[in-house]
Amino acid sequence: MITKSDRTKQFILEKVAPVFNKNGYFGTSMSDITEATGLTKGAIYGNFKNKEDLAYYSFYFNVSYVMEKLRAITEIRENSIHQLMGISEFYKYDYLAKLEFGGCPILNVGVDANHTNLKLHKAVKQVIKKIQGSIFLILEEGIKRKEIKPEVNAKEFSSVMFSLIEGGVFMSMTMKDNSYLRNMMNHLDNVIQKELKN
Amino acid sequence: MITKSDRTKQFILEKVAPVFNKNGYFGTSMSDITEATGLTKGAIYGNFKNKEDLAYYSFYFNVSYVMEKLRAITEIRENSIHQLMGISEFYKYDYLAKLEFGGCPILNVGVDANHTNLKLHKAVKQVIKKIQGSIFLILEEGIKRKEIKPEVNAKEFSSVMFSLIEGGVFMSMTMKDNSYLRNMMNHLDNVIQKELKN
DNA sequence: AATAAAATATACCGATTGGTATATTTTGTA
DNA sequence: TACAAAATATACCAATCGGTATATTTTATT
Repeated sequence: MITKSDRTKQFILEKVAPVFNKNGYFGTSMSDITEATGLTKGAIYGNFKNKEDLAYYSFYFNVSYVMEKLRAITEIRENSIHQLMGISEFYKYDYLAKLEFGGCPILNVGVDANHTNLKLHKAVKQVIKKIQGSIFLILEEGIKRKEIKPEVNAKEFSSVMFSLIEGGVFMSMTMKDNSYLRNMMNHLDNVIQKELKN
Repeated sequence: MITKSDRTKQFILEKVAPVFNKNGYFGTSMSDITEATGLTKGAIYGNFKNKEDLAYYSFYFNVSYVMEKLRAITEIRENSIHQLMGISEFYKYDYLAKLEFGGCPILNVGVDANHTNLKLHKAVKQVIKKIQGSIFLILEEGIKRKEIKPEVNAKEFSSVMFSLIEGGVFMSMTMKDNSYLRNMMNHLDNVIQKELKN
């Protein structure tokens, strides 16, 4: 059964997650949080253990959008090349529109939490492993199905592909210029066609 | 003439710049700063206007190392391909050893200051423009000297090359795994050889 | 409608924040 | 070595920090 508390928790995350994504952990204060939600500390601390807990769930709230999109993209297509191109397409078109939301939570929390918050840093690492793992599986399946050249190093390519995405996102976010991410995804498309495709 | 104040300013930056680089602007407190330097607030505020000012100069202190290295690399070589490969080499070997220092200040401040500190954010953008501009010039010169294919889009390639670097740095920093940046620089080398070289 | 439980608001806590006025020490110069 | 100036230390400020105990309100059940 869905309780009032469940709905409030969700409401708080909706309001607070973008704030954490933009301002980071230390850059977000409890007053920012009460302000963003219109609720008081009593309500916040009634639903979340503490600030760290709230930041933790905010990160997963933020990241869930991308995870779901990627899952849908890879599910809908059967050809591995199309799956990879679909991911590129997502970042090239859909994702840029979402940047107002505060950018990539993986990038933001990855940098923000690196030397300051072990729990958040572990969470980011786990998410990266998961996404990179999905790309790796697409590649391995593609090789099996002869869609991808057999000599391709799937581990290495998944590493490069994810790094390409985050590099483009970082540059576009920082420079407030979509062309960086677009250029990177065009570059990725080119690599997929020339180096990967059988 | 070099005053006592100049030396103290430099000393403070040496001690404080890595702290800002690791913990970010809000993650670094004035007590962190007095602790890192062994000086008191009186000394700090006697040499820097405020915390923002200190963070600002810390960023340039951090970034100056990379800027100087890149300048030296491009100065020592005359062939454009060698210059680009030199940059890749620097990130592949020298830079990884420096990551204990807190990682790339451009990446860190780029993410950290994006929605929270306009002055720092502007500073990062300026530095990115400068470095990307240097790469752009290398490419244009290379095309002129027929070392690089004439159809190469210098603007686009400089954008991709810098994004590649930052993407690799981010992933290696976050995952505490040098192979990400190494893979990215190997990828860059490959692109230079296959797509760029005349 | 009465009531117990769950959820939220209020009022407060000690600690720490960035910053400053002033006292003290260190420095370079005569 | 006396002295002025520069540099640093001390002691303090109001404001805000994250967090909590308790009072009040809202919710769901009978």
